[in-house]
Amino acid sequence: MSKKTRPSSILDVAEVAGVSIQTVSNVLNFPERVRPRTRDQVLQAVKSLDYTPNLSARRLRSKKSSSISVRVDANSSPGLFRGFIQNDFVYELIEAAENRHIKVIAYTAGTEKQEIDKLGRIIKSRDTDGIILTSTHVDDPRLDFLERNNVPFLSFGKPWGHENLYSTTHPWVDIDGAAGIAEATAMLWKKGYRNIGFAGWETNNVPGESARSVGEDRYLGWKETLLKLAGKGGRRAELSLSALAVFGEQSIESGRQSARRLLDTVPNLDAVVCVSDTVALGCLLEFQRASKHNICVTGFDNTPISKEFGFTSLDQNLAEVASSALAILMGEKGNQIRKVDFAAEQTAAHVLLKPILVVR
Amino acid sequence: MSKKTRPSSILDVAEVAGVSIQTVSNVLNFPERVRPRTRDQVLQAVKSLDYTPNLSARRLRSKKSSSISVRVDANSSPGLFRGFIQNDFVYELIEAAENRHIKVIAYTAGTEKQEIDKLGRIIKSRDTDGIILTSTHVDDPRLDFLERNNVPFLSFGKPWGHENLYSTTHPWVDIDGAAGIAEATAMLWKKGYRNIGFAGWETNNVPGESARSVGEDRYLGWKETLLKLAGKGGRRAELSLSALAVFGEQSIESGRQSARRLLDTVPNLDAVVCVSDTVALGCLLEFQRASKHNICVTGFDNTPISKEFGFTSLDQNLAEVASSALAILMGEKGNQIRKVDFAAEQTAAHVLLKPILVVR
DNA sequence: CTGAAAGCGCTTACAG
DNA sequence: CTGAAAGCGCTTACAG
Repeated sequence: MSKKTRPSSILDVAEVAGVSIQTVSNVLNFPERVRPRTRDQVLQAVKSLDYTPNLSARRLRSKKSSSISVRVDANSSPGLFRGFIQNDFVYELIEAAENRHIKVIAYTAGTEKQEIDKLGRIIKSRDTDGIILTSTHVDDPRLDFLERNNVPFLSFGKPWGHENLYSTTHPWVDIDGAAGIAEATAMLWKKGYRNIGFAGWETNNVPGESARSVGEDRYLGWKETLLKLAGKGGRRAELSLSALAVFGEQSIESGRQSARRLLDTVPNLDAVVCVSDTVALGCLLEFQRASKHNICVTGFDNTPISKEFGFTSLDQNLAEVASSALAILMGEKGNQIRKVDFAAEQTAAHVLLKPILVVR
Repeated sequence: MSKKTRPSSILDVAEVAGVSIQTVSNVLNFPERVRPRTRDQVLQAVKSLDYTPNLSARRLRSKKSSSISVRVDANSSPGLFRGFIQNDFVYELIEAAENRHIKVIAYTAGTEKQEIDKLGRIIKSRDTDGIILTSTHVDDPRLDFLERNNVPFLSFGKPWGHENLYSTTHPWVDIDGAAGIAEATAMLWKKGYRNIGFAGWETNNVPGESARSVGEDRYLGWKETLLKLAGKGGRRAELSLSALAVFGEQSIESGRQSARRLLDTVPNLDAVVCVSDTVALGCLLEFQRASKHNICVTGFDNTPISKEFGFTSLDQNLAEVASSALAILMGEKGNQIRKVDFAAEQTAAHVLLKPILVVR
């Protein structure tokens, strides 16, 4: 009777299988160490008792939490459809983690300082083997903090502001926004559009330098592509391009304003590449209002909004981002999270994935 | 040197404070048991060593995981803005949990059967003290499963199909959709609107019975309110009302269709109460296209979409849903998750919260 | 290939 | 109010 209420332990399995608990442990963790016949006996006992190891005990003894931590933000954070993308990323991260028998612990933090405090506590309580950072930026103090604490981590987002993205000493995975926007732009060009505007986000763009933010990266994707397609480059081409690009915020209303400015200044506007689905929706609605139904609009993120309104967008392919992140943190075939050895794995630890152009 | 790499343990704290490890443990878990002077010594040692207890050890010994589990779905799941709401709920749940020193573990599951399998493993691995279920429905097998496994759980969502919501033997928290929609409808009436339509979701509504789904619940909120305001009820009033309600799916396009049907059949239509922001957006866009700018539209969920497009909506108040859920699972002031004792807490374990009408 | 012993870092139950 | 002992359920390190 009392036996029924207690979940079975490794001792019960050992007894039923007629082996020691150590052999049971080996069957579960290093099956190749155990003779097939013994292994089968143990596995049968595991099955008949419906045994699942107590994870706290395993963690305590092995000093591995088999968990990764990721921050979740409120929807009110900047970016109209941020909730979507974050939700998808968290979903894909859990899927990828579960495939590798890793748990995902979600935490919140209002400010960067709060996040660092919280990360410190999570690390010291031995409750995580690795951290996934998102929304990293130039001189992000979290990178330094985690580096100092010698904890494995990875950022979803390339290290903005670095000369050589591939020289950083922390691993990252990102979507190549410039390449995605370039592909969208080239697709429009190929379809015959010739006056392709860009509706982006206001950034602290320093002309000639490498991108320092997501918004700038995407803008450069459009600009470089048009320079290449429309002319030989040079000062004149740059000048005429600058009239085709407008910048604002991440909101539908700002997208509407950008659309109006483009309508005002570009006589034969026939397409607009947008930095996001939000901005794209603003443009689309404004063009509809102005009865300019022939102007083609593309977005970014492939949110349900782009599906519903039927405009082309770029899918971040977050499933692949998530599985790449874990492949870096755990090794291609590894089963535990460890610091990346940059001497040996420099290239593999920095992954730039191409977004998928979804034409509609 | 080797000391620097190892995080401090309860032994280190005991040594610095000049007490036993047991007293350190008491200071952290039952401070009132310890003499203030001793307590201060210990707390100072904790601070100077920057000590945080090893959670795996604590969990193993105390047989409490201090964690709750919640399922996260992909955005592609039905419901255009579902990702938003889920993301917000998860965010608020983490916030509420962290306030009570509880961790949130997120898991995924494709089907209900998979979810039950996964829950079984989570429970047996002693990795959760409680489960938060969402999207429960009539005869949900997960409820039975968790009941049988004797694990504390709570559903966000009332037990659809039960005669008496408050008689179920499992705790739940929900938003009172009917009351919210009723408030929106009454607000419109008070403002002078008299031909208030309803755009809802197709449901298996059985006339006269209590609501069996979210969509039906919301529909009834509109219907009851108009019956009360517009007349004495009775067969004639019901009939005239039925022409004012149209049903479809959870998509913008379906919302557009609903709007067209209402325009066709209701001559003086001046407002439409919608079952969701998604449907409301469809209606709004369709009315704009038809230049019926004077028809007032309301939504549900207060997503960023309703903010951006400036229509009235009902906020689910997920922060309160989350903190109520934990108050039920842990007791108003408790610090651990336990099964609710229904003999003692019947009322408190079933909480119906009113959504907040956000007028725009 | 298998097992007896040790121990991960805490909290519990109890004695004083 | 405080401490010495036991033990949570595993994995590790090692002996045979």
